[in-house]
Amino acid sequence: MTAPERPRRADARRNVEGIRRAALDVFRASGLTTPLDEVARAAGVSKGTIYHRFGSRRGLIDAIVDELVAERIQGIIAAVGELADPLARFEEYLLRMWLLQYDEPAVNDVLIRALPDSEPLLSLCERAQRFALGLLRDAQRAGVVRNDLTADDLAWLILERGAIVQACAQQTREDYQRRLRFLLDGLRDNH
Amino acid sequence: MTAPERPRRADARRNVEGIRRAALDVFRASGLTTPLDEVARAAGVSKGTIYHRFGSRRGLIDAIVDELVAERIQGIIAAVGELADPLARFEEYLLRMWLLQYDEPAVNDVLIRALPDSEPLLSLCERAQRFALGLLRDAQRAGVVRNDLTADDLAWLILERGAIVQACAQQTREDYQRRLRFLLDGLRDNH
DNA sequence: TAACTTCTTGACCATGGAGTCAACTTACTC
DNA sequence: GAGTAAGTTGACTCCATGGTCAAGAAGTTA
Repeated sequence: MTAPERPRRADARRNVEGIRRAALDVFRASGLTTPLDEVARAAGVSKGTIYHRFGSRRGLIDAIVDELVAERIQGIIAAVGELADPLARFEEYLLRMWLLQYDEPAVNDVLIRALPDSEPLLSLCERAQRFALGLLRDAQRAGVVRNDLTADDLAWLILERGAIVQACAQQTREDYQRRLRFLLDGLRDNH
Repeated sequence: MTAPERPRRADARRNVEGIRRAALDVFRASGLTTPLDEVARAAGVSKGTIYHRFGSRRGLIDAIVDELVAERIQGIIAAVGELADPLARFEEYLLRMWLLQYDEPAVNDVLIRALPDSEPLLSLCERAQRFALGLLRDAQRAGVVRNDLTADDLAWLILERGAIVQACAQQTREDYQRRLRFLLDGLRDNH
């Protein structure tokens, strides 16, 4: 029922794309709470343009969150899907998620609380959560992961890691990863 | 060489004490970053008085940090000192520190980074760290804690927990504690 | 190229917190 | 019960950030 719209002007199209790319860069580097002025500067436009095109900070984030996060998480799900051993699948999933959180701190802004109702992201999180639940169940059936670990625990373990990465950015990737091992070992079933 | 100072006026003494108490309450409840206006309101004075008496937010924090944190940590050291079994000592120390962090979120503001050069606190942290190092070494000698765990790791595990508590305040104490068990189990030596 | 519409700009407003200070109040001293 | 020094106040400045909008710039069309 909507009238056929005239295509956007060339400069508008150019700017939208430029803002998207700038936002990806800036948000990746400094998180989703970076002032929009910085995004504007990086894109070579004024702040007003961002608001005009995307409505709000939130609108901008919604517009790029997919490219920022979704692909990486889908990549993890795919990679883990290739593995056969239940324990390896379970541990590899967690490990890769945790490392993603280290490598792309913006992921944590997304996971922790910023976007309660971003539709595409929400469904992705649900998918990831279902996937994780499957991994957990298989690993527990195989007797390699402790039985008192719940799906909620799993979600928390990932959220927690986000908080850690944000607050303790100084640790090297090596140390970070080595310490993840402690936790993974604690999740195994070794009576 | 300083001239003998006249004692402070009664209202000043009263206010200093009132501000201290109010700051303890407010900071305990809402963390060290709470606006000073709230402390002022709780103390029944104006913000200016706080600045006049304590110089800055930092000065106020320095003035109460001991009562806010030091006693609790000393209590933990003392309590753990009573125990005999190396594993119990090691785990009880961590567990109590972690629970303290849950029960008193202000502790985390202190630990994480707020006060690089608060003298009494610094020495306390060193004392706690030395104490923890002893626990770790004993536990490792007894073969009950994994050998690749370092003193730095220990410090990090505590800092990390601070970040978690701040970011994920919604979890119940029960869940929080249950999840601590996962990590503790991962620190044991079970080849 | 002129008219028209879309788009962009940057100055502007609002919010909230840190910290300051001149004017006012109050406790102490004699 | 003055007089005076010490103490308190709250309105003020400053700064950072989110978000808005009237005026002007620029692409599009005929």
